[in-house]
Amino acid sequence: MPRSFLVKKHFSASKKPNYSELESQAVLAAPLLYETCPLPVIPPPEVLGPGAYYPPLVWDAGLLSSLFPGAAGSEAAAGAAPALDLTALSSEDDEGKSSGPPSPASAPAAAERFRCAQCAKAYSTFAGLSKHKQLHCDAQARKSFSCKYCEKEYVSLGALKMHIRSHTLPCVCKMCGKAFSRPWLLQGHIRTHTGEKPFSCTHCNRAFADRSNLRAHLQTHSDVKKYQCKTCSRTFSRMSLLHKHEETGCSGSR
DNA sequence: CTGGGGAAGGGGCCC
DNA sequence: GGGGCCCCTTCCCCA
Repeated sequence: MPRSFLVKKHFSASKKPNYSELESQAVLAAPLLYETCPLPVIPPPEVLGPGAYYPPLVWDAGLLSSLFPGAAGSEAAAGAAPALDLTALSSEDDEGKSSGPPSPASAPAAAERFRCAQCAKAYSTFAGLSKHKQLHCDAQARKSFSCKYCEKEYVSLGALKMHIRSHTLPCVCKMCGKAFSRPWLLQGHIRTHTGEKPFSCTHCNRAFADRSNLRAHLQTHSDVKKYQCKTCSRTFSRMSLLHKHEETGCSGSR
């Protein structure tokens, strides 16, 4: 993935990278500018994929604990559940938690007692709902948290939120309008405006705005280059240079 | 063409 | 769980 995939705008025409076409135009749907870098934005439901707002409906620990604080562990919930006495569960909120374990003790409107929270389809028996979920909705839900902007899927909502930021780019430079996914990326960018270079080389006193760039620079002082071609044994200070060397066709001699 | 600097993105770790 | 930070990596540009 081109790194520029996450960057919305290039205001410097002279240095506009020749990036490949974006895979998705969805980025354009992101808000253009924020006055400041706000706190992490939790995207609206239309931004997050269905999985984000409808996490797996299997009887996992998270769902269980949210519904039944006393019950721990998805194993118990999955079916065996010896510790989970379903008959003891309250039925007061059966409508809202219809995907939860059944409450056999209660007897509300029979035909719609068991409703799938994914597709809202109702079943008169828990077995019917279970079968439905197993065949249809659980299969989708297990995909976990998917991004609506791209194909990516994540196992946790936190990871997805982090990823979504690379689409929404909430951190915007006030000076040039360039947008970034994370505050520290913006910080680094701002240094390009201010000229601040807090990282200096102990060998030559040359200063850098980015620590990684200093690290790369330090390689130039090193007699032993870190990256070596397996074919010709030629060494390079950077992996990218080695890659370039290999891609252009190592002659095998040096 | 090569090497180096600049800029930026993502994952992972720690608090 | 979220934010900050570090590290690694990649890409572009220029001398």
